[in-house]
Amino acid sequence: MQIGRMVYDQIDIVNKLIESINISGNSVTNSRRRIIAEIVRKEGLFTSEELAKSLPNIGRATVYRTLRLLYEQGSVCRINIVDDHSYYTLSSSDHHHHTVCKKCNKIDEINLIGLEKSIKQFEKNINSEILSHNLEIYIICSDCA
Amino acid sequence: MQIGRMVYDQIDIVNKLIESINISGNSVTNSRRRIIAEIVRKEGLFTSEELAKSLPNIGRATVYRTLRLLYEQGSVCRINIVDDHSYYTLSSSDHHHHTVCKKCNKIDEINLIGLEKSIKQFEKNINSEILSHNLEIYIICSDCA
DNA sequence: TTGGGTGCAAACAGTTTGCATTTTC
DNA sequence: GAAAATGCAAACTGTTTGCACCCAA
Repeated sequence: MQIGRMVYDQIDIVNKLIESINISGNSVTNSRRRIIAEIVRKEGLFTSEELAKSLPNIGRATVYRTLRLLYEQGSVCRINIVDDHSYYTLSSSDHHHHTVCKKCNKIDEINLIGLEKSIKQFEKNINSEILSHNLEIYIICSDCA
Repeated sequence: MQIGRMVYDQIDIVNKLIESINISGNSVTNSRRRIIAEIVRKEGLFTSEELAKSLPNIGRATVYRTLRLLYEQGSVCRINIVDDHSYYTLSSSDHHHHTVCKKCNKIDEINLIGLEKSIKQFEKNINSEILSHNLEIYIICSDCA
């Protein structure tokens, strides 16, 4: 069931993000609404550039500023993959890790349950609070092998 | 026991890296020798910029080109940390993971033994060869807490 | 109505490229 | 002597900033 190109639960996410901007004391502007809608529509990893390109009527600076705002609020998270781009995803989506094919650069999302346990264990051993973590596994994918 | 500021086993590493340039069919030049010596002297993570700065008489381009050569040869590896810089280390140094303090950006090397096991297990489950992996844990370090 | 947000253009940082000169093999 | 590497400067890419105008609260 869709409204335009957006399904109901996507609209919920959009509303939640807009609400969080409001709560944090920032203005809910038209540009921000549109940027958020676009992020939700993407449904996965995206780069700042891709986002900016799919919103040609919004200034690049505004896209970058909004992305930073969402990042600082924790609405969006950054993933670092060794190919000179920062990727973003919605924080609301489940936490997961990534495989990156060194040949074709295809990125897949995976879930290493064992890791979460190791990290919890590690947190007990050090005297610092863990905020988040980031794991990429570099592979040659089955298509490229 | 040191020669200049360099100990014997560092000299071995330098020679090994120079040799690998030779073997791969590239020329062993003076600039490359000096860049390699500097990398070995650094003994840990460094950025391209730091490296270039500590070798002011060598052109930036040469530093970047040599770093890329070493990376492509596998002599050096890139570590991605979400702070807008690419970090490098010698591949010969033990594999380890990193904690990054979100406040002061201090980076520490750690070793999550459990993770290595999870990754090995994961490799069995997927149909792809794992080349390497990258883990950063974001924390608030004890100094900043 | 006023302070934050926008959009443009200019600035910036890190990196790469073109090219004449130098070095290695 | 030919091919590869260097160093400079210019180009390029992704991102940020300054500033006049605009709009949400």
